[in-house]
Amino acid sequence: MTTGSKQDNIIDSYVALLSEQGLHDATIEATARHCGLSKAGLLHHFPSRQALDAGLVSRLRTLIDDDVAAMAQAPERAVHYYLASSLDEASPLERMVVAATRLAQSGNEEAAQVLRSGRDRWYALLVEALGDPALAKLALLAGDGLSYHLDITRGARDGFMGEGTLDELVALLVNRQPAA
Amino acid sequence: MTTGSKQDNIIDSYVALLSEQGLHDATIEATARHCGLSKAGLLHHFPSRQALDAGLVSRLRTLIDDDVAAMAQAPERAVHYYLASSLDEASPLERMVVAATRLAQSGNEEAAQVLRSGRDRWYALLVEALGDPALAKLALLAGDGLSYHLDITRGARDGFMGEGTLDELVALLVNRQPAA
DNA sequence: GTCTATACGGGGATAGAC
DNA sequence: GTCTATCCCCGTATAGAC
Repeated sequence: MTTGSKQDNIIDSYVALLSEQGLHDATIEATARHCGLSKAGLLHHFPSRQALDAGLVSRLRTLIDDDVAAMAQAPERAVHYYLASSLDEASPLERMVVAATRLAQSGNEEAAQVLRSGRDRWYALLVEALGDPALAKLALLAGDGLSYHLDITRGARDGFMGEGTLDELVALLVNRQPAA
Repeated sequence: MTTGSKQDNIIDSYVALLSEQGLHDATIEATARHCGLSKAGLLHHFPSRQALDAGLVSRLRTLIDDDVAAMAQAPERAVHYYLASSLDEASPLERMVVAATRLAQSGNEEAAQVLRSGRDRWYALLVEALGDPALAKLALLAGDGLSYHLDITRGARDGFMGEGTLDELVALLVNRQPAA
């Protein structure tokens, strides 16, 4: 858990750069400028890039915990909730997941481990909601596919995902639900 | 289209590093070493990093064209083909797609454009095979989700995807198929 | 707590020998 | 066509003033 608000701002900026421009451009200086600091100013709060990454992973853990708790409170809408979250590029969790995925892809094992652990918990909730492991897997994978899709369409409105698509997908998944 | 075999080897090495270790570690020097060259030796064939990226995108185009053609030849197995391809980490196309996704995520618009174009063509084939746009979307997204899943589990055998999972997913998708 | 200035290392790219 | 040597830029990190 982060202690202060300044640290939080820095992580927010880091997540923004990481998710929007990738690891290469998410430098310490760029992150510092993004939240109105100098390089050294940022390094006072996070004394190294490793520390910054660790701070991000720590926040990721918190956001996932909160999201799993929220999703568990409305089991009947779990599928809709999961897919809608994956589609919401503006949500702090979704941005964070994208950012953490970038770190994981570059060899950060903690980030990868936390992402896997989150996936396991979301999956468990989907199994409960749908009553079928295979169908739950399909729902989970579709959600991850949505994230990927947003990733490669960034900015380029290309009409692949229309307005009603989310509901269509939910309907396909939920209508196959066996009696609970 | 690439002309020689040396260029191909270099692209292969670049794809390998990019997909396995991310953009950060896929440096020109690392790529050169990976295929037994020095930095300058590589730069003789691809005079800049931009040129290397462009070469990769060009190969991506070729691989997608070939794959779309192959998939179109067995429409009745299109779903199985697409999901199995997404799951095959060793396939040249899958490795290339992962590599190109890394470039796209870091702002390479050509890579993103080619990936989107491929997605559109695979989607069209899935619509044909399944007879339903929404179901085809679900199949496509599930395939992309599989890629993502492999991405964050790299090396860490974690049992989420078992042996029979692929067939389960195919069955779920194909059994919902309306009369063609 | 934040700044300027600086040291250090590494990646991209060029020059020139072989 | 491939190498060694070199240059420059930039990202990380530290020192020290305010």
